[in-house]
Amino acid sequence: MPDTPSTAVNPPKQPRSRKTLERLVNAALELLEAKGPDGVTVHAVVARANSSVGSFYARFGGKDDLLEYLQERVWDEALTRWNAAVETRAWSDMALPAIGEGAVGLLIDVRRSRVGRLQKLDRMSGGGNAYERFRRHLVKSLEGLLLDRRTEMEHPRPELAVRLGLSAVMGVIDAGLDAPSDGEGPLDLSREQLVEECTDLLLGYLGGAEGRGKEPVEFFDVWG
Amino acid sequence: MPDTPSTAVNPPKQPRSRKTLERLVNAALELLEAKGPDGVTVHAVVARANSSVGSFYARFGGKDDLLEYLQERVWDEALTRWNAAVETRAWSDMALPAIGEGAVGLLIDVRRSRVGRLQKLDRMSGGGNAYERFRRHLVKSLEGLLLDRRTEMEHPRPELAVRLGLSAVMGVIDAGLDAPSDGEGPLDLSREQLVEECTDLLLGYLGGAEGRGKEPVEFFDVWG
DNA sequence: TGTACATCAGTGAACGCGCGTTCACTGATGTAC
DNA sequence: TGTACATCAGTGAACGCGCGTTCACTGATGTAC
Repeated sequence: MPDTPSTAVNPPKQPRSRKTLERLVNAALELLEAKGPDGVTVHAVVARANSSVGSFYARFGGKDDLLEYLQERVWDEALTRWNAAVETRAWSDMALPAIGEGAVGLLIDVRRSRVGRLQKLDRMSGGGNAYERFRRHLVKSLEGLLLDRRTEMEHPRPELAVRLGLSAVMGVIDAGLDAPSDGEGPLDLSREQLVEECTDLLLGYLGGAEGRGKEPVEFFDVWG
Repeated sequence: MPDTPSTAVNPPKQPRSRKTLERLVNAALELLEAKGPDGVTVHAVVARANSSVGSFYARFGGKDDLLEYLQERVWDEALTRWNAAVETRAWSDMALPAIGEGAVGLLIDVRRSRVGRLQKLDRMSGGGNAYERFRRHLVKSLEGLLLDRRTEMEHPRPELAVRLGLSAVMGVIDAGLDAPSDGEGPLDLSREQLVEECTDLLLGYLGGAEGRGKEPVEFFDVWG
């Protein structure tokens, strides 16, 4: 999928090396998933990709370049899917409560599917902050949608409230998904329950819950 | 301060080696702070402590034991201070809004002072989860206090609401402190503003904000 | 008080292992004439 | 079509560095008589 040129990779000039590059990248991501950041060594990557160290260094100037390239790939993919998911829905037709519920649903889904990989990638390269940047992007793209309905909010500072409210929702989602069934009380919520609680929380804080309907909203699953 | 025996350390038997151990531990924590997890090598630690590798291995069976010992120390200290801070206040005299505000204040302060170190320690030892465990301890100890006022809550499931509400507050605190002045809008809040917004959020969700007074609460600063 | 001995504490050179990286070499693909 | 050549792609042994760890040794402290 990536025709994106990257400074991190020496571009392949034959289909053969193109495939090798693909195998290397996939192997690295699989190792990251299976063994964590420390499991991604050059030797392990080339072994899993049925390649060789020489081939690796024909593509990448060094391990750092691989990391940079992975960051780009994962980041671009997450961003593309997020934007697609956001644009799928007709926000301008919605009132504040529906927008709130939609935003919460998107955050839950993206958290479930994309965030772990970014976090691990960050941990691999020391100064990585892609996870934090991605979170901020999420907030920013939802901010605009919510603020279009600022007149429906009672909070005196809608900009502040939207940002803090979305951060709050993320905190709930993290807690609700990190500890699914930990023997401590009723924390394993269904997606629907989680959506409902988060939406109540958000709208209650923004101050615009009065007109909240009860029909659940359907989602396209764009997260593979 | 620690008379706590630990399986991780070979107990010193003379004051001299006792001091050496202390220097080693402090050096390790300083390096963690200054250079991050990767900066904490055995050689770097003993150099900074004006000690030697031999002395190190006289105390610890290996680097893992140092990590384990650090975890214990940091964890115990954080826990002690947290418990002291919680017990300082007369919760049983407070109504729900005051308890909520107090809880929020405690979370902000502990986050400011103690959480970073735990996070870095986790990152150092691969499977570390002290940070998450600590967060859960915080929630649990505040849960009880808030649930003593469950009759003042309107939320139909107080146990669930308290837990999610506290997680939400933590999300806000994380966001509010991680990106203090990032050129994007009014996110650099004073402690007082942050307390107020978080308290509003929490009480609004629990459903018990009606009786909320306006006198700010004073804190003992037990966080050094 | 002095001497002998045992244990505790400290030192730093040296070792081995895993990792990232290099390099001399072989094979595949494409182009010129 | 065949041959010569250049470039791309791939291989894996070998190297060097940093790290955790070991070990033979010296010095300090405490105890017995």
